[in-house]
Amino acid sequence: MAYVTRQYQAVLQCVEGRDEAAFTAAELAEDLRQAGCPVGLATVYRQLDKLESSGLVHKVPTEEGALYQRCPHPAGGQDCFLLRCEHCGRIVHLDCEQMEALCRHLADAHHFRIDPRRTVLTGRCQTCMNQEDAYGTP
Amino acid sequence: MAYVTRQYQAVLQCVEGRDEAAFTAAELAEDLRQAGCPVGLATVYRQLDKLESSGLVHKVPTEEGALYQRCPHPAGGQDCFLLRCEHCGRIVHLDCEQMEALCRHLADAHHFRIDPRRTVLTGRCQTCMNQEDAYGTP
DNA sequence: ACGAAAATGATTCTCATTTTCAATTTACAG
DNA sequence: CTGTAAATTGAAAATGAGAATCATTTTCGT
Repeated sequence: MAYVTRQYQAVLQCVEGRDEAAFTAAELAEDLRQAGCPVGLATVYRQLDKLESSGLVHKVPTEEGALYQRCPHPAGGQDCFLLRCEHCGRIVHLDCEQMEALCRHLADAHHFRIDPRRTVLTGRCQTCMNQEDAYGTP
Repeated sequence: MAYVTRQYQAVLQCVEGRDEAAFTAAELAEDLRQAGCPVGLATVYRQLDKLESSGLVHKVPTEEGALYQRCPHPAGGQDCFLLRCEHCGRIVHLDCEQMEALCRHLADAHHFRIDPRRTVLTGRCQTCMNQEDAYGTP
């Protein structure tokens, strides 16, 4: 049975109080410390794992470690896809009928069921594309 | 200027001699050792990076470290998407007009250009879906 | 051959994440 | 209120993939 601990409440509140931006476990731990509710890093990782399981946050693995981000959908538990700009690191939610149609097609024609929780569409956002046009593609 | 080294040739040959299955850098190093062409692990990483840059192999980051896989397209350098079964680990190439249509849609309507080289669609293959039906979803 | 540039590889380092485990906290029954 | 069993915590240690170092070796145009 799950216990409701001070640390659980602190992490939940801190995540919900955030704007829609990605953060690392270490950053969240630092925020909690500054808010006067210090939570051990190991526990932060554990709580974030739980919040991910319940669909309240997304976990986005990157080369430099995992990023977490509050799921903007009301109740959580939604299956939504993420777009991640590999240049500026921004992560946005994708609500797109055509994406869902593709999933149905992959299931029907390719016998493959995509798991939105594990899939991150990575590329470039418009801002970064424009920057590259200006500076010459790096 | 790039030099053609014994190690480069060994890695290239070993990768090309493989069937279409994913492998780790350490596995490739072990294969090379057993084949009598030992190559240092650091060099295996470096060579695989080069082969990825040239489009000859795909690099698939996973929780337990990166997997590499020969790109089945003739000349390499193709932009293709990968489907990865998170249950059995199998990685297959996706050739799908609808996927390409989605990319165009994301570029046009969502101002986001997907990079196939960085995107792995993760989910379940049919074999594993059937297994789960039989055993009860784990 | 000669020498500059490139590559190698054993080793060391980094650093995010996990594990360990004793101490603490929670939930609940009596 | 206790007692207590199970869940949780966190500091410290372990892990492990991959990157960095750097002295040595190899490549290749001249």
